Amino acid sequence: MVQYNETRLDASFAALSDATRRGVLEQLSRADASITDLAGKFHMTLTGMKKHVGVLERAALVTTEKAGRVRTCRLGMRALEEEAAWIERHRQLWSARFDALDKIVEHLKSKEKADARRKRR
Amino acid sequence: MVQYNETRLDASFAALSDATRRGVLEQLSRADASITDLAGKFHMTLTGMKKHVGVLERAALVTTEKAGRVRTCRLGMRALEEEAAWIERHRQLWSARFDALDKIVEHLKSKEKADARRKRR
DNA sequence: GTTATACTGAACCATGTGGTTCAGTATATA
DNA sequence: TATATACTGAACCACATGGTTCAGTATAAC
Repeated sequence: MVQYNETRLDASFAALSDATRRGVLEQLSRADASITDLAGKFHMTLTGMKKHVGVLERAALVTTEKAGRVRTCRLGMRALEEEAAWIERHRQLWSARFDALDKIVEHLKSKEKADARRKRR
Repeated sequence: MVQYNETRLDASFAALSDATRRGVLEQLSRADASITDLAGKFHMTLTGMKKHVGVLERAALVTTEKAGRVRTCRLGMRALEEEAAWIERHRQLWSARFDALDKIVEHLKSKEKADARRKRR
């Protein structure tokens, strides 16, 4: 049985629910960046960007390290795996359900046809 | 180029960031349910559950229909597809990045060995 | 027609979010 | 040593969230 860390899922889906943060992840997938870099790219104050990075960090999607006065942000290892697993599992439940529905519809249709045939006789 | 509906992603990741709501989706993947059913199963007032269902509905993860006095909730069609696509794409960017890193490390390692060999001579 | 059921909406509460400004501290650079 | 850079933290703002209670309305059951 698959077991999820519910609080981590909470944190990471919440982190992904903001377009700026998704942009930051995209950016970091190209290259590491400082807070200043990111703040510039997303037209935001340093403080504002620091908060976003904090959210991503708490969700373990990003790690940071400070060297001298600059804090470098990079993607977290193993990121998005649990999230992808959750979504994939539920996509499967989803489609199983819709397949079942299809079968019922199919069944009703064929019964309908049979009834029509019976009536014609 | 893949194009995402950013505001829908916002809404659906936010909807997924709550364990109760993820539970509701799981429940609905087994069978349709009324607000009362769900409220009972998650030990919550009707009003509270109504709000959660509202969030899921606004994210188009769930649809509802009222017949008489009971509102039946069911999974939305096409749900989670865009979300899965976003996550998968970024998992790929992620691993591409880590692969690149691996190559660099590999390169450094082989250079180290070469240096060591040169020194020994 | 009365009563029970199922939902709905408004209002409230504490806490979190996305952003800001302002006033720092720490580290480079000239 | 003086100055510029890079970040940090506190405090504030308006608004959203996750929950409640209370007072309704609409529909079903007796």
